[in-house]
Amino acid sequence: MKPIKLIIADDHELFRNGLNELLKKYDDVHVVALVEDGNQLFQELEKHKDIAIVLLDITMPNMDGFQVLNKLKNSDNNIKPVVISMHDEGNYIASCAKNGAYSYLLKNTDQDELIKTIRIVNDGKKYFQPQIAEKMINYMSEQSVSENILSNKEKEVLGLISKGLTTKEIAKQLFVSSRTIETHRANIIKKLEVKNTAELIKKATEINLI
Amino acid sequence: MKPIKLIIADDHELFRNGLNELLKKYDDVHVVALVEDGNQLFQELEKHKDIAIVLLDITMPNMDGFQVLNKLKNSDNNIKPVVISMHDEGNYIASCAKNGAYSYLLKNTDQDELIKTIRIVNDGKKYFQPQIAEKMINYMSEQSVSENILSNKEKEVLGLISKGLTTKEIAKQLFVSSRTIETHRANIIKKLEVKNTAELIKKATEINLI
DNA sequence: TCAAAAATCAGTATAAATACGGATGCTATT
DNA sequence: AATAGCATCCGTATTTATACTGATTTTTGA
Repeated sequence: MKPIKLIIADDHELFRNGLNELLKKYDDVHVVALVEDGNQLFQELEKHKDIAIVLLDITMPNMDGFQVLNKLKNSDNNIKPVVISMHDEGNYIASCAKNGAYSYLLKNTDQDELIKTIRIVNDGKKYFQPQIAEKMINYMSEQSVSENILSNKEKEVLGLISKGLTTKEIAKQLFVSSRTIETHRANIIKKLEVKNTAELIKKATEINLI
Repeated sequence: MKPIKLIIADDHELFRNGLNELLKKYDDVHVVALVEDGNQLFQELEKHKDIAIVLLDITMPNMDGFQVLNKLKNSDNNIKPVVISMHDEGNYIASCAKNGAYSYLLKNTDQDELIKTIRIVNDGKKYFQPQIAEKMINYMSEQSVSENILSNKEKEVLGLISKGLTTKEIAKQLFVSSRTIETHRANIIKKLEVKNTAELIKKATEINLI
């Protein structure tokens, strides 16, 4: 039986090397390369055409995990990305799933789950742990709505509000009447279901609108 | 020569075990125990009285790294804590240094730096990499001002403002006059050097005040 | 214990935000 | 062609927030 060839992509050297050491215990897994960002990953993927799995961190310099997922999705290959992240937030998980991740593991996962996931994914099946899937579903049903709800102009106004500009100043800067900005502000507040500007800014930062 | 006895405290099992594997290469280092939070750490420290170094993560459940540093500082021992964190923010670094950390490493440090640090710290010397020390200094001169500048009452009011409550509502809730809350709000705005409530909430979230 | 900081309250005035109401031209989708 | 959403604008009125100056009591820390 051929070993499962995989590459580890993580900008934390200690984690990367540590994971490598851990995986040496398993005969059916062969770590082909260790890289610290997406660019290096694709260089390695050029060299090795038989990679089955990429263990992928999200937060990396240069080309991060999201970009890697996107590029993998839009190219012809059968590499199965497994995200290993420390963020258990719904938006991270959902974004990864949407962009083709075969699994999403937290860095506090135990070794058994890791090797189990690698083996399942290697068979071409996606595998998300129940608690991860739940976070994703919760996110889908709540947050994603408000992310796409604002028009471009409204997002622009929101950004200026958060910089401390008043309605009048924003109107001047955007060459429109104050009334227009007031309407925008009112619409934004209504859409995000908040009471006033203070709560608006808080909610907007929470859902990464600004 | 006796090996350097150390304990690894990190809630991420993969990282913890990986680090353990890495350190097995070095004959002068002996990993006595792996723990996932501060409580377990102190249980182990009870059992082993000759621990020289603790490799300590900041973000852990139950008892986190900061609490561990504090407890170690206030007890009689010569355990030298080395923080290994993924946050390269000045406030984290400064807090650790202030609470007795002998070093502060990032998780993307290479193995050579890690073992070098362990050996230096084992000799009783503190060691902070130049870029870490620089971050800390920058923080000292800038951020710490705004972090510690708010009084408890002001922080409480700030929290309520961010929930969308008006001055009047806050006053009612805290059983004081609206004037008081207005003064608080004005003082908070002045202290954080922002123009209005919108910018205030943004800055407050940026520096993790709310 | 003495000084500094924090928490409390006040007057007056202006600026800004919010809540109602309503309107028009434009664009994209059905 | 019609509907819906978006961006733009307006009036009136009320509520909130901000600016300025000033004060007292309590708490805290050196």
